[in-house]
Amino acid sequence: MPTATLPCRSAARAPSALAHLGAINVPKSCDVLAERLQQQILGGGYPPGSALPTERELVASTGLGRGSVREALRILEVQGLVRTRAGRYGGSVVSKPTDALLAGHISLFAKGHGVALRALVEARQALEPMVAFLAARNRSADDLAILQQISARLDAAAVDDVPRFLLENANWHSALAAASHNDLLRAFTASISGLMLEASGIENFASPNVRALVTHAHRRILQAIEAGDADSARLRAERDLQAYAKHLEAAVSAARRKAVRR
Amino acid sequence: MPTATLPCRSAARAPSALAHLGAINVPKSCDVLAERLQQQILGGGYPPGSALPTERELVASTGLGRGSVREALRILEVQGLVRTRAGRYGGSVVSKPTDALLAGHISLFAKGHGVALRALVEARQALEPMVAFLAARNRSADDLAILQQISARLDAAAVDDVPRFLLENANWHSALAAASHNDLLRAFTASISGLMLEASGIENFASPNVRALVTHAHRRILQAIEAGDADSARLRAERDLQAYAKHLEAAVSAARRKAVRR
DNA sequence: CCGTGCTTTATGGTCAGACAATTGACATGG
DNA sequence: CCATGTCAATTGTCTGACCATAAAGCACGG
Repeated sequence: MPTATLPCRSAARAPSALAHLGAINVPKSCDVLAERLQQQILGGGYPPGSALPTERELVASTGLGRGSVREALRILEVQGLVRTRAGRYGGSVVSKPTDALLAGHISLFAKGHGVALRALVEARQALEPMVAFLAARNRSADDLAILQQISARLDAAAVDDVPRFLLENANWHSALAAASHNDLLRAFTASISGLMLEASGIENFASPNVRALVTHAHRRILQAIEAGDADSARLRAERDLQAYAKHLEAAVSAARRKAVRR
Repeated sequence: MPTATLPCRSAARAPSALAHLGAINVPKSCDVLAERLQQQILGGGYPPGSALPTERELVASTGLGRGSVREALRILEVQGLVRTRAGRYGGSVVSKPTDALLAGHISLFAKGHGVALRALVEARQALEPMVAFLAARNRSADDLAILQQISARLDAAAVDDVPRFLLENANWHSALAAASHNDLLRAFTASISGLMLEASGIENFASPNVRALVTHAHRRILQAIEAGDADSARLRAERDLQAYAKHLEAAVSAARRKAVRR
């Protein structure tokens, strides 16, 4: 049977018009199910808080095995679209991805790519001026109160409690971003704050000088935000971050000289 | 039996020193395995490109069932840490999260939270000036060539091919971010470009005026980057985006008036 | 000598069934 | 009224089996 097909095949292999089919992709069943559920969720078919069908209902309605259904639900869980609970009246409930979840994915990306501390600072330099600007314009009274509380704790810890200082510093940046009332900027900023908090534990970059610089800078920005002076808040964030970046670069190069001398 | 325990129990229920145990969390087996594998990967135990043990090896070494092992691997896959292939000599290979994957998670976050177009523009306003600054400083010859190519295609499409224009516009922003040589800013920018591309398909915001504005702005920024003038690139990006934001706000309020009149 | 197609085989992909663990509602009893 | 036990539905987990896939190796024929 296959003897006569040889010339036909070699002809078909020529780079003819039909050659550009691209790499054909065979999706897994759980991926298909996950994508369809995702579309239904995003399309409003399952608003946040509503319950998805149970696993066995999905098994019945899709014809797939329970393992595949579970893997699909697990995908949605990692994407932050559902939360699953065991027990009677349990099941999968639609939810919105949290800041922490997105921060986790951003953190994995950064760690996987070996993003340098310098790149984090650059990202903060990009985000924070706009965040400060928006915070001054959009802050609520609650936002301001929280920011003032954190600022007070930051000042108190700046004297001698370095770990506490670093933690409150991260909180300060996150609270500022929350006051901007821009969900995307808030999530980005929170991720970067978390990454820098982790990094500062290793790099040990928090001399008394830097701590004084930071508390002073934050106080100045907070004042502008209290006054509702958006342009001033933006400018101050810009300048303070530039100063901070310079300090950091100096500290890094100093550490490098020290390492070379060894 | 339980009769005598009543006073004892009520005493134990008082808010005493042992009351603060917090909500106890029973992790699922696949979550535990996923986390441990994640730590090994990030810790360097499995460098990118290396192969994880096969599913059945993991079953043998962990004592878990194959379903749990598969769910753990699926988690890692959604996180972008492994890629899995079927067939002999297949299995799970460690990889780095791609820009597209992170963009997908950011997109889910944005859609889930109903992030407004205005918020996207604000995020771009935050990122792009710094991106342009860094691109002018760090661009390679290849980066510049790609940017010039896209710019040419953008100009060509600006006349009458609106979909092509929008696509090349998104490409332009992504290429600019790539030239900055900051992985985080690149991924953020690519996500936002993708989201705005999607949004512009719906909002239909690309009048001939705006297209001319955009091409002109991009040309000016590109010139600064060619010259290696970082400060100028930053300033131009800042001003152009402000103009763009104003145009957009005008268009949005016009559309709102139109909707009210109906 | 090549190359072409078949076989081999280790691997992921999928399903079915069973049981354990969990958890909220409900009934029961003091 | 409150504590307690019971129940039922649901997720969590394991086992075992079989299918689909894909790369290596081999046999055959040019």
